[in-house]
Amino acid sequence: MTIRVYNTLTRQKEALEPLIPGKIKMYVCGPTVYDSCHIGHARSVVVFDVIYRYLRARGYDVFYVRNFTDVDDKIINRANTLAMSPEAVAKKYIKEFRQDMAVLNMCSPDLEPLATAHISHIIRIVRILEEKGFAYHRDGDVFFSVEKWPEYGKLSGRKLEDMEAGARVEVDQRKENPFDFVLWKASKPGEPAWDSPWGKGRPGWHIECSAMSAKYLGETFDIHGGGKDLIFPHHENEIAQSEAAFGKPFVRYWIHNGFININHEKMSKSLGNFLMINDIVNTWHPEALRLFLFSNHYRSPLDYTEQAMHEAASGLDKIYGPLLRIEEHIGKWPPEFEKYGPDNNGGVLWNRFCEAMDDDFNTARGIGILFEAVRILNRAIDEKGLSGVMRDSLETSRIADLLKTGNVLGIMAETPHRYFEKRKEAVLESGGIDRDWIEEKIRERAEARKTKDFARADAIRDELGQYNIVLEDRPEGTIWKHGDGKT
RNA sequence: GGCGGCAUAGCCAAGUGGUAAGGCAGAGGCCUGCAAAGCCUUUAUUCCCCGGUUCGAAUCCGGGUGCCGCCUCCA
Repeated sequence: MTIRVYNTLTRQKEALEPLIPGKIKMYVCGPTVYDSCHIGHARSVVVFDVIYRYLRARGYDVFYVRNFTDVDDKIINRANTLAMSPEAVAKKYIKEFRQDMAVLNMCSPDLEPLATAHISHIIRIVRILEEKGFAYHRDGDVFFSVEKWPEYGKLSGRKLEDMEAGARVEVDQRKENPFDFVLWKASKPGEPAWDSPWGKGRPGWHIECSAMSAKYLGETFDIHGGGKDLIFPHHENEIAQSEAAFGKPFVRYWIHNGFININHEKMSKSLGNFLMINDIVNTWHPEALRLFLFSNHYRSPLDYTEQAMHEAASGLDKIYGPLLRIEEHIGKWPPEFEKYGPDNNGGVLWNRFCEAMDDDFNTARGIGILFEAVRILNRAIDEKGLSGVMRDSLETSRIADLLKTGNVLGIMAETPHRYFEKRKEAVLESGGIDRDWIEEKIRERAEARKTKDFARADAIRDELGQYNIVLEDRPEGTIWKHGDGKT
C-alpha cells in the first residue's frame, strides 16, 4: 500500500515517494513566539503530529524539524508592550508552547531550531542570492526580487500581474516590485541586531526556514507543512529563496492544514474570539480535543463549538469504556498480547485504519473504523465475557490493533483507570465533596434497595446527580462516574 | 478584480462511477426494582438546483444558486 498525500504545489493527491526510500525528512513551520498558543496552533501541530506518528508506524525513518521564529516585528512589539526584552518574550512563549504541547500529548520533533541560532546560515544564503542577482539592497535592507524568479507564484497559483498590489498595505517605495520581500532588515536602535555585510540588522521572516531546512534536511527534502495561511506569502517566498539560491527543487510535498472557526465565525483579533489551548484543556480532556481535531479532514475548515467538544468527550469515554473493563479484568495496563495471540501487528482493524490514513491522512474515516471496532469489542465482551475475550486470539489482536490506532492518533495514552479517575477528581473538586461522602451515600442507597425502599434509593441517586455523579449498578456492586465530558 | 474551497439525515462527518461508513442526538427492544453503561433494531429511495455523459453518478462534464477562505500579520 502506498500513502497518498495532497500536494498543494500540484493540487492533487500523489503517491508519497521519499527522496531516499524509507526515510522522510519533514519540516513544519512552528510558531512565532510572541503570544500564547490558540486552538489554531493546536490544530496545525496536531495534524503534523499525527502525520509524523503515522509515517513512523508505517515503518518510515522520519526526521522531523519544527522551528521557533524567535526574532520578528511582532515579538519586538510585544516586548515593548510588556516592557521586556525581545529575547525574554521569546523565551517565555517557547516555554509556554512546550507546556501546551506536552499537555496535548504531542511528540517532540527531532529538532526545534531557533532562527536566532542560525544567523550565519541566513546571511550566507542572502549573500548567495545577492551574488546571483536575485536580491538587491537599499539602506541596510535586502530585498528578494520576485521578477527575477520566473516561477514566483507557482505554489499559491497566482500571477504577479493578477495580484492587487498594495490593496491594503502601503507599498515600500524602495521596492522594485511591490511583491519583493525582505530578506534582511536593518535594525533600529534597541532592536535585536547582528553584524552583516549590509550593516547591523536581523533576518526577514521567510529566510530562516530556508536556512534551517537546508542545514538540517538538505537543499531538497520531502515534506514541508504548515497552516493554509502560510501558502502565501511565506511558503511561496521560501520556495523562491531556496530554489534561487541552491538551484534545485526545494520541497517534494507541500501539506497545509485548514483553519478553525469558533461558533461559525473566523477567529480574529477584532472579534476577540481567540480560543487558547490552555482554556480548552482546563475544561476538556486534552485527548477529547485531539479527537475533535481529527473529526474531519485536516484540509477542511473545522468549527469549534461547545456541542462538538461534548461529542468528542463522549466519544472518548466510549473508547475508554471497554479498555477500563479489560484493565480491571487483567489487573494491569497495558495488556501483554504476546501471551494471548500470535497476530498482534496487522489485524483487519489495523489494515482498514491504514487504508483510511493512506488516503491523505483521512483521520475522520479512521475514527469511524475505530468506533466500529469499539462496538465489536463491547459486543464480544457482552457475549463471551472478559475471560472469553482475552482467551481468543482474534479478539486480543483486535485490542492490540485498537491500541495501535490510538498510538497513531495520540489518544488512549492514559491507563483507563487513571483516565476516569481524573474526571472523578474534577467532580469532587467542583462539588466540594469527598469520596467517603459519596461512598457513604452509595452504602445508604444499597441499604434502601435491599429493603426495597426504591423511593429513598432514587432520591440518593438524584442527590448525587446534582454533583454531576452518575451511578452504575454492576453485578459486583455499584460504582460512580463523572456525568459529562468536562474535566 | 484575481485565485481557491465547500454544499451528504436534526447536528457533526466519511464516501471520486456500482447502488449512502462512523459519531452525537431521537425512537423501540434486551438488561435493570427503575436507571446508567453496553448490545440489538431503527432514523437520507437519496447526496443544493437544472441539464448532460453512462447500462449505472453523491461521485464525471456544463450551467446556476448559496456559503466560506486567500490575495495584508495570522495556524
